Amino acid sequence: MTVTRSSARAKLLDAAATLFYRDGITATGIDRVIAHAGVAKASLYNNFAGKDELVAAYLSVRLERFDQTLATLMEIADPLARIDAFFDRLEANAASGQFGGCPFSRAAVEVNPDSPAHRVIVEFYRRLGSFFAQTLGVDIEDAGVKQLIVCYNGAMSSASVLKDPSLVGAAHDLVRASTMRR
Amino acid sequence: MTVTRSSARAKLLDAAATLFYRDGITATGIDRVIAHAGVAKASLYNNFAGKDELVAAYLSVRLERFDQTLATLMEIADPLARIDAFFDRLEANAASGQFGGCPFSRAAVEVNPDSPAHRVIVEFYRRLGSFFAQTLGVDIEDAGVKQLIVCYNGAMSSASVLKDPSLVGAAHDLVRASTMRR
DNA sequence: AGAATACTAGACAGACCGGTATAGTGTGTC
DNA sequence: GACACACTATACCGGTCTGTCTAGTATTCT
Repeated sequence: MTVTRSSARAKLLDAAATLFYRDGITATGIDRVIAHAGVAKASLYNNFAGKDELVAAYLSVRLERFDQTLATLMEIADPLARIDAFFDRLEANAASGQFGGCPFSRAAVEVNPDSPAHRVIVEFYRRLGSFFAQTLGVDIEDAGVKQLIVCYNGAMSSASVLKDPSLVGAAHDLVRASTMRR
Repeated sequence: MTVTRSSARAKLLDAAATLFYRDGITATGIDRVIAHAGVAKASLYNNFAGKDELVAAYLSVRLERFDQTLATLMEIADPLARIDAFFDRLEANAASGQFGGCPFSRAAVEVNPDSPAHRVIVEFYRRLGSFFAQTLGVDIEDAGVKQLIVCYNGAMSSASVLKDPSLVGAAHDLVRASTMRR
């Protein structure tokens, strides 16, 4: 059965998601991950080549979930309503207890630029930009897309560093002022 | 003589500024700092209580320089022109080779919340908000101030993570659209 | 039943971490 | 000339890091 087969892997990914996001990647040691997962050390190295691969896998799971969110949002036909819904979700996330900013930009300052995790981060931003471009009906290099990316990153980093969810609302206001103008 | 007196301290702060900003704080060990500074290990612990204090001192130097920049900008009487000049400087910095985003927000994800360095980070954001509030002629809790902070953080983090200085320009566009509107 | 396989438990290695201690050197001041 | 002092150089400590290895257990497929 595949259920039991990779239960250790699933437990590790759960623990990694919690600890890497909450405490940071470098600050979270292997031993703490396996302790939180309730799993033996060998199970980690049987399922992943090393810590780098675990980090990459953790971000890949996040990316997959993000993709599903985008797919849901794509069902909203009106472009402005879709972008509004995107930032509404951000506001809801920021208000939740465990909010700590964008997991990808947080990871970006911790991982090596040539690690497998870094490629997941790049891929995240590619898809984010692509979503905005598709919604605005413009090229991915368009200034409007860049403005939306700035608003996203600004919202996430501001709200997490200053521990003030209302900054996501400020970013949303900015988006309305900007997208209205085009 | 005071010149020779604190030459080791100055060399350490120079090395810390370069390495902490370029490679990250946790990734940069004490040994690498003293090697880059060309200084003995004991000199570090004679001048600073420990790594935490060195990190705080590094950020304090940055904060001091930032204060001088703000003081210069305050000479510009027109509020909108002053904010324009602020983002013009950001664009110039982002275009320079060693750009790696906001040193304070980068440090924020690496340092302990109750470390001396963290207080410097908080102080930076307090002064940034105060500068914006003063320029707009509003309270520091005003929505306009929050929007400007979002633009600043968005510009810095986007440009550094995506290695694309043009995102600072996008943030500047956003600012123009926003401050015009008020 | 028996082979394959994922798992647990934990000792261990080697590197590196922040920080301390020791011993000695150069320089300026009184 | 003697003292104070900031400095250099280096050995060392305890702890923690990632990763390896050994040995034994449970489960599942055939």
